[in-house]
Amino acid sequence: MPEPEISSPKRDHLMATAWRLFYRDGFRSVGIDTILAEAGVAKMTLYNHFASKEELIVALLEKRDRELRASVVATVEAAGKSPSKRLLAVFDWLEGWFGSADFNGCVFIRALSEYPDATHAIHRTAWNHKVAVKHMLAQLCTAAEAKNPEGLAETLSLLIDGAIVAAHGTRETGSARSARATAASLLKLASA
Amino acid sequence: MPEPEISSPKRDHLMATAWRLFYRDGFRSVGIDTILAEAGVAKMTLYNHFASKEELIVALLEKRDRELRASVVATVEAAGKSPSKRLLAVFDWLEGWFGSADFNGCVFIRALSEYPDATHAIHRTAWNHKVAVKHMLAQLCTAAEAKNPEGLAETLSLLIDGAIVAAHGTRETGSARSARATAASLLKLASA
DNA sequence: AAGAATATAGACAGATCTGTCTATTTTGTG
DNA sequence: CACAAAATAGACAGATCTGTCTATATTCTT
Repeated sequence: MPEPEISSPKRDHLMATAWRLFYRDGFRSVGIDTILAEAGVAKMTLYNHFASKEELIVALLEKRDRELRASVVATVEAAGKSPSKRLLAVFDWLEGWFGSADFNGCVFIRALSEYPDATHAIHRTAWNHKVAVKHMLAQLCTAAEAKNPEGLAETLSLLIDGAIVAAHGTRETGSARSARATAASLLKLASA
Repeated sequence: MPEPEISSPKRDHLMATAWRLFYRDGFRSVGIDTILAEAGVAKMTLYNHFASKEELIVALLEKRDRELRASVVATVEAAGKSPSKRLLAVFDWLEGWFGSADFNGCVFIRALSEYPDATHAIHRTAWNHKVAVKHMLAQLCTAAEAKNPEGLAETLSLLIDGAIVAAHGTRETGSARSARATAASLLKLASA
């Protein structure tokens, strides 16, 4: 399903511009015309690549999902072999993200919020990402030999999403450190 | 500041209708005209009570903030005298909320998401609620004689917001129980 | 019952929205 | 060079958006 769609320069540029505006201002707030003007692309070019605004958004979420998880994986790999360090590296990644200049919350949480209906394609796509992240955490928890890896992964997911919401509200990175400290305690508890 | 505004039947009815539609479909998704039609109220009545759609939304968030916190307080009071039971009662309240028929995520997280700009009045109002809840948690943590009540309250806030996001994604109440179990562990740890 | 405050319907402005269509031009390929 | 594919500008439809205005009707208070 995450078949990387056929790529073209125009399509990529369009997606990059759309991403930037949507992430800054919100999906419903940004109109197609604004994206086209900003990207310097004709309307029919967009509608030749995407059937609708909704499909464009879904494509953007799927792309962001792939890139975000790849970025986390890279940080985990760079953290060395210690399973607990690898697990906690996820929270360091979070802290770096929160501190980045254009951080503006989690686009998936925001998509869940803007399209609150559970049956909506955008809502479902956004939630798929959260499930995928939780799966990744479960693997790290298993590697760290936690007693109940699935349960710990669930809890870590809660901490992460809570930290993201807090960072969006405060524009500070502190929530990542709080979450990390709690994660460390829980990991210790689950290994004992 | 949360001076309960002058109440009138029309105003209350308008707010009730607006709340229902906004909460179901989203702030940007629901137009003024839709609310007016549903409420059976004239447009000028709305604009006599509220300067703009934005002011209406802010008023709704402030009202919801008062009511939500009062509801949590009532649950805490009903939980008896044991400080730890009182603290954990917050998570029982959450579980009940997640299981309610019209649960559709947290309107404050959704407001943060729909108005991602930190300087926006709606964004700020929504975040104020999260700060107030955290303050409430800190009091409960202090009463429970936790070592670092502010720190524990921060962590519990993360768990709660994470659990809300998860409940919005899954439509299940399980995240409340996960959060509660983790909270119980952390409280024990912080009392030892 | 008289007067003041409130609510009404509905037109209106002016902007914006997504998506379609056409006719032309540019681009890339054999 | 010639042909096909892709992108262009821009008009267009039809709906929707917030907010204003007016002129009439209802409700509340005294």
